[in-house]
Amino acid sequence: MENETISGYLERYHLSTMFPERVQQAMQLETVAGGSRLFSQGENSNTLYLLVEGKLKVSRLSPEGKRLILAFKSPFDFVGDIEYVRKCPLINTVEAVTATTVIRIPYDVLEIEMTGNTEWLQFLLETITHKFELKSHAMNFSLLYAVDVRVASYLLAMTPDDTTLDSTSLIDMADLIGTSYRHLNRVLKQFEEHGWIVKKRGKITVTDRTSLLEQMGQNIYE
Amino acid sequence: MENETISGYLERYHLSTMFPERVQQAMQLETVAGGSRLFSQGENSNTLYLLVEGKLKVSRLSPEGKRLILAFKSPFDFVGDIEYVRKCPLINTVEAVTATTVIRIPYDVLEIEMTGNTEWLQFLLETITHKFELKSHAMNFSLLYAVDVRVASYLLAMTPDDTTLDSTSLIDMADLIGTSYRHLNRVLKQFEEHGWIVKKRGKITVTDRTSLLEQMGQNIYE
DNA sequence: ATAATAATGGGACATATGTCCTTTTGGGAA
DNA sequence: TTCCCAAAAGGACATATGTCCCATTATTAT
Repeated sequence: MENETISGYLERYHLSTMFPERVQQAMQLETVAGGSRLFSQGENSNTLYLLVEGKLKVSRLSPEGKRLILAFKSPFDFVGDIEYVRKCPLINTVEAVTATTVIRIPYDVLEIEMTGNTEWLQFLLETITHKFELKSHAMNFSLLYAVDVRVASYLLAMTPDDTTLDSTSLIDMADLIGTSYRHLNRVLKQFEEHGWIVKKRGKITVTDRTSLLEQMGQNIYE
Repeated sequence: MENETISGYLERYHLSTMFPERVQQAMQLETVAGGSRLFSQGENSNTLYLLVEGKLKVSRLSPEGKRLILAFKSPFDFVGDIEYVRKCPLINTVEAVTATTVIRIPYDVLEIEMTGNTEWLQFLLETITHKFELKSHAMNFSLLYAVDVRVASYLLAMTPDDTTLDSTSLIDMADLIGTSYRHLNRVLKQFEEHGWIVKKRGKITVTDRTSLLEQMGQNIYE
């Protein structure tokens, strides 16, 4: 995965043809370590980010200081697109969970080179529409189902191949699901008593996907 | 308000220049009575709706049969835009709350005439981005604040000029806020005991906006 | 006016969830 | 090994919210 080039990534995601040479020239590859922050809510944004390696955590602090985790992002997701369209300050805080590589695309180049590009506008439209649907789904899910269902959904979504949850801290997990750490623990303990998972010092292993799935139904966190 | 023409409405919302003659020809004005349904979730969609008079209620039934009210729409809002972009079946059910007039714009005309129109794409992009932000805000608000805050917010949002809430049924209100009818009643009763509102047979009058606002802070329902 | 009926309001109770704080555990320092 | 500390788990209690069902009030038909 190391030392790939911008054009390599663009190629991989079938984006090379959409961005003209001059735009590609302006792109910058940036790699950051896990834990480092890309930007914070309230700052002004001048860059669109395309995540190409690693994992990002999007969060937001409420006026009262309570943290909500809004999403985890995986490669090929865009960040800063809403702000690009609305020309507004950054809404959320984004930090790298693992070592992460992004392609930075300055707004001003996009503005100059891409504003009249229907293919690009169409692409952006689809991207943002998709985000909207994800958000809708997440919201419906939160309003509709209690914490246990959401926890199960999260576990299933986060362990697509592997059965052991990678190092998401339980606190982050609680903040994503929208509950307290205490309550998350309670629910996880129940799951363990049912024999659906094994928990050991914060690492969770899903041992009975089928039961989890049957009990819980759908799934949100992409 | 009666007997306005399509071009009259387009004029009013500064949309006449964006839509070429041929597209405007294909538009249809439709007026429906309060309570009637425009379409239901799961159906196929072939029309974009521009709401120009009245009020629409957007709702969704969960697989378990629980109803969520997702939004109330007021003039100049679009409905069916997400489905247009994603070319997918209708996600939600939309019905008129009051007598309502919409402009129907068939997808196929848009497809043929507008796909390459950057102004239109830009416009759609902004519309949907705005929807995304509204949804985000609503979701954060739901996750962050308890029912009483949401109720206060709703009351404030729904009585911008008038102090008496128009005839939203309390059941709809509960479904929009995402709580049970019973609990909504409880909260409203508290508000009444505080002297912030007066409730009489389902009609609510806000008597102390300031206190409501102070107690509750922000606001979502547009 | 009176009775029947539907809409509204509320009591009682169970459960889900949050907050605060204590206990337990595992791992490293001495 | 033993002790100490931070991370993790859990106990106790308060509150928020949901469910079920009954009481109350308005509305309509007779």
